[in-house]
Formats: sequence, structure tokens, C-alpha cells
Amino acid sequence: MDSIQARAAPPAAAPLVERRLLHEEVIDRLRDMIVQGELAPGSKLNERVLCERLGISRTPLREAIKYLASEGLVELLPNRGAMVAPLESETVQEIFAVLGSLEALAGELVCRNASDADIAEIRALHYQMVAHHARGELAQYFRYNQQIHIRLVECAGNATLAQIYRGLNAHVRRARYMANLSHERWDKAVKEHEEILDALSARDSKRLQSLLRDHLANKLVLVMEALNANEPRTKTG
Amino acid sequence: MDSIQARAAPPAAAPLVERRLLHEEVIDRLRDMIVQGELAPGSKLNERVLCERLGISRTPLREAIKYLASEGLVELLPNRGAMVAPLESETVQEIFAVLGSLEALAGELVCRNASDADIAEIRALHYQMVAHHARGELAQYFRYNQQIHIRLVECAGNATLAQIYRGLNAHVRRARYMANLSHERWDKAVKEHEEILDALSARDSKRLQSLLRDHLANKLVLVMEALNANEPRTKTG
DNA sequence: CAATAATTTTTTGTATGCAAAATTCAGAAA
DNA sequence: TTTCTGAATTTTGCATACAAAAAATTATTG
Repeated sequence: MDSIQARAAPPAAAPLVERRLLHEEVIDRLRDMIVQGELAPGSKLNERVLCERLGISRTPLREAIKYLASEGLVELLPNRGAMVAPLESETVQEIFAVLGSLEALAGELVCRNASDADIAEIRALHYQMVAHHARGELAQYFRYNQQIHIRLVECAGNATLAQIYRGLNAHVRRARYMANLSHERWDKAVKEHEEILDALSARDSKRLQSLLRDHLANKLVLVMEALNANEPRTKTG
Repeated sequence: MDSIQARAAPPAAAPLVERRLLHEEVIDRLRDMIVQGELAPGSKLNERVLCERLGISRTPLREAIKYLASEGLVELLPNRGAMVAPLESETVQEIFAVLGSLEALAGELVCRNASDADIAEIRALHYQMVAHHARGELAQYFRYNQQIHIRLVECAGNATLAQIYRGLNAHVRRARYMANLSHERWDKAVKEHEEILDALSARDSKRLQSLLRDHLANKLVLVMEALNANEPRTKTG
């Protein structure tokens, strides 16, 4: 029983870091399970099963589910519980349209507001990513790739923007679009990142916006391919 | 005891409209109370008090609070419950920056995707609004004003965009920025709406975007004034 | 055998109970 | 008075209990 548990240990001392609340722990844990694909899009969330898996009671689980429903990762089915939000190609296209707007805004703001240290940090992430690309380590590459985009938006200095961006990004990430990435396209994506980093370093807002837009368009193609590969069935199925 | 109650009436027949779930009812009810200012920004949400007021138990209330926390209208305080999200001028400015991007996108999409019926509906709302302006009915004017903006974004045909827009809009609306609207500014706002309607009718995307941006900028000024009027105290207080 | 009806089982929605944490408040010390 | 201190009270977080709804299973009929 090495699962999450409430009030297990006696108070050793004043906890330096606030003890995390169970339902918050569960929010993060569930979100991870959904984004990582452990809980597949469209699959039903059985409370009993999840409670056993997480070692908690239904109350914090249900609270976490409500939170994620508002985030859009979960859909509530009245009297029938909840399911992982399906990954419809239509919704994905909608999300990309919004992401485009948000990245454009982020591109403008980050050039104006990011500190040199911020940009240095993004550069460091970039070189990590390039190294993983050179070694053909796709999963690690993907991880740093994500981090770069997230960090770029965060460094724009608009927390509201960053939060919305992260939420939409999580939704799309479930498509596992990196799985079938050709060498050619991979190389191209890295090249695009080089240019993005250049524009950011020069704080060339217009160029950065344009590069981000093109990069996102290419990513959309990837995502749609992944989607069509996994669920080519129409609604008649 | 005419409050919301669970499973009160015996099944008269198959309910034509799905019986709403208690926690969903509470989500809407709480959101209204927050946006209407019945629950002030920064005020603590006492579960006992709210349960009594709504005539429900703590479980659905807490679930609703979690939902609204993800929406951003409520902030969770570990081991101390929750409070209505404060209305910081910094956050408001962030939100307006994002709203600007979203309205720009909406302006583009609505010109491309809205049906003539959609535009006719917005025009009808516009004339209702104008009538209330002529009669000096501020509250009603405000209501239609809101509806026009919401409907415009909805008619862009991107549900994700519309949902995010509504959420951010709700947050800002709490500022009650219409309260101290001068006659001069009111007239100007209506003029701006006339132009917006014109551009929409002509499906002139660029002009519409430009008009929406200016209109939003003016609104930001109003909101900031309302904010400074109500909480001019600095963080030292 | 298929199709429907009746029954059992499971699952969900809500209320309630209990313990930990936070808050309040009375009284003592400075 | 103001400022601690510590018990009483309130409030929160989580678990559990119970009833309604849905799903699965069995029984029944054509």
C-alpha cells in the first residue's frame, strides 16, 4: 500500500513545504494519466477503479474530476459519470486556431518582456533538445520541445495567457503526434526551432510571430495525421 | 424552503428535459452570484453558509467550487477553503491582452463563417441595445452589449474560442465598470457598435478587427477606472 | 432462437460523520 | 492597554453511508 494517503505520518515538524491536499494531488495525477494516454480519449472514468488505483476515497476523486472537466480534459455525463474528453479532429483544429492567436500574442510579449536570463534559459532548453535530436531520442526530444514552447509563453509575462495555453496544449498533446515523425520532418522542425531561437534572441517580434505561426501549422499537419491514423472511422462506425 | 432540492418530486413521467444534476445547478448558481457581485471579489466562501443559502449539502457545493476554481472565478486556499478570485488590476490587464487576441481571431472567423441569419440575430440585439441606450436604461443596455459580444464570438464557429472568451469575460465583468459611464462615453460606445455592425454586415474582416481592438481598448480604460475607484488602496494597506 | 420483460448488480449522486487544521476568544503576563 | 498563550469553537478535508439511476444478467414469451 504505497499509495497516496491522507494524514499518514505524525507531524515530524512544521512542514517546510505546505502539505499538498489530496484532491490537488489527484488533479495532477489524473491530468498526467490523461495526457500520457494512460487513460485514453473517450474512455469512461470508473470511480471505483480509479479510487482503488489511487488509494483514495471517492470524494477527492470526484472533486478532481470536476476540476478537470472545467479544464476540458474530461467530459461529464449526467447520471453516467465522466469520460476522458474525446479527441475530435474538429476540436483539435479549433484549438490550433486559438493556439495560433495565443502564440502570436506570446511572441510579441516575450520579445518585449522576457529578461536576458529568461532567453538564456530557453536557449539552454533548446540545446538540450538539439542534443536529443542528434541522438535520435524522440521521447526526450519531445519533452524539451514542449518545455520550450511552454517556457516561451510563460516568459511573455502574462500568467492568464500561459494558463490557457498550457490547458489547450495538454488537450492536443494526447494525440501522440510525435510517434510517426519522419527523419526529414524532424530535421525540419529542429531547423524551425533554431530560427525561433534566433528571432527571440534578437527580440525580433514580427519575425518570431511569423516563425511560430508556420511552426504551428506544420505541427497541425502532424497532429491531424496522427489522428486520422488512429481513428479513421467516421461517425457511421 | 423553495430552494433547489434533490429528487423532490416523484416521477410524473419521462422528463422531457434531462433532470439537471445538483452540482451543475450549483455551478451556474455560484457563477452567477460571483459575476453579479453578490459574492464580492476576495470574499471567503463559507461552506456552511452557502449550503444553507442554496439548500444543499457540502458535497455538490465543494464539487462546484472545484469546477469554478479551474475556471478562474474562485481561488482555492489549502486547508482554508476557497475565496472568490480577487480582481487585481494586473490580472485584468492580462485578461484584456488575451481578449484582444481572441476578439481579433473571432473577427476574422465570424466574417468568414457566420451565416446571414447569425448576422441578422446580432443586428437584432444591436437595435435592442440602441433602444435601451435611447431610453437611458443602463442595466438593460449593458446586458445586450454583453450578449452582442458573446454572440459575435460564438458565431465565429469555434466552440473552444467561445468558451475561453466567455470565461475571461465573466472574470472581468465583475468590475461593474458600467456603473460610472458618462453620457459622452456611452454615446461613443454605441457609435463604435454601429461601426462594428457595419463591418460585420459587410464581412470586412480587417476593419472589424480594428474596430473591435479600439472598442476593447476603450473598455479597458473604463474597467481600470472602476477598479481604481473601488480599491485605490495599495498593497501596503 | 430472438426479443422483451423482470431482476439483480453495479455505478453514480448526495448527505452525513469524523478527525485535522484553522480560527476565535478568554485570561494571564508584560 | 497590548501582547502572548492555550483551550473552546468553527471550518475544512476526507471517508463512508444510503438512495436513485444505469447497466448487466437472467427469465420469459413469442
